[in-house]
Amino acid sequence: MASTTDSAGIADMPSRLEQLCIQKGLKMTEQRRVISRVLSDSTDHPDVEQVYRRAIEIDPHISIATVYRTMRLFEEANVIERLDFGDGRARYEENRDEHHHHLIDVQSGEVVEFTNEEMERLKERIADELGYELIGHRLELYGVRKDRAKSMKTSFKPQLPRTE
Amino acid sequence: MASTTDSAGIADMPSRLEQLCIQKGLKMTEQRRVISRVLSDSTDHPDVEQVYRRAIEIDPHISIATVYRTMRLFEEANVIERLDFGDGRARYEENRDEHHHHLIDVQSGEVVEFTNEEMERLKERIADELGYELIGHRLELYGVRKDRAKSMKTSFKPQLPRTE
DNA sequence: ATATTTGCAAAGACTTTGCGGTATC
DNA sequence: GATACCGCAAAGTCTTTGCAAATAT
Repeated sequence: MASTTDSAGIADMPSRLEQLCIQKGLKMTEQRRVISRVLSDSTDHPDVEQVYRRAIEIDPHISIATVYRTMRLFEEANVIERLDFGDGRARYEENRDEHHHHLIDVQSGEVVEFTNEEMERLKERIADELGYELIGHRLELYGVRKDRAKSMKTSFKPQLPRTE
Repeated sequence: MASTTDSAGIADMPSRLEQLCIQKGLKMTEQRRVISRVLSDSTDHPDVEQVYRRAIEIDPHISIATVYRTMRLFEEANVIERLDFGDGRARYEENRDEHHHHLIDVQSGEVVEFTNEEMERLKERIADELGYELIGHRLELYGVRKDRAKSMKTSFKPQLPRTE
């Protein structure tokens, strides 16, 4: 009943993200607290609209402009990461800086995270061989589950179904 | 003077892209011919605005709406590829389907193309191990030239200078 | 107490689209 | 000559921003 993951009684305990923000010296408004909580509680990769909708469920006193401003602030403070899955809008995830990539299921929109050390080394090596120091990268794989893959391999265009 | 790459005397010779379009049965208007030529002649990765500006230099009778429509058409016909370097707009390149990736110099905006077989195999293997059939992918590296790299490695945000 | 932040609504960047006229096959 | 295309301008989507009121440290 009183476990540490009980979400009912601890609504006022700071989320991991809020703690990070405090550490970084960000001024913590109610809106930022709520948005921090939403992001810390999310296991998916919500866009701004989704963060907004989840936030106003907790506290309706939040405008979408504030969500946009907060996402940018958090991103610049390096506590969240902005993702781009090829559809028009930005997606976000809490920065757990354990460096992973995404495989997007183009049929369901589901996102599978993965890490791969070989990939990390390879990227560094490629950049190095080209005479560059690697300071960033973006990698996404798009796939279909093997069990239901027929012959979609012809000229794929990343395009996700709209969810939620 | 009369070499095969002389661009003065062969203004009416179909560009590689135009030939491709004809092969695919696309109706070839003057606008599409001009845009094909612009894309075939480009060695960089222009956005729509740039394609538009280059096109109206050849023939002012082209609207930017047509450029947008044509880029989409060409992309769907798989004769060009749409790229996304993380700034807001789409970039394009002629589809030479020799499968390459891009390393973007974040200081100059310059784009270096590279291919890497090991990377190709690794991506397939990762997808496979996750139970997916790979049908698409996006990979970009962002870097600074080693000679002028100081200590930019802290929390990089892809952001290109506006060129042209 | 003061500098920041917020909400609102307007504007900005990029892209798409409806419609009447035009050109291609 | 029918169908598809084009130019224009309006609208759509995602995101940013100016300003006055509200809030955090």
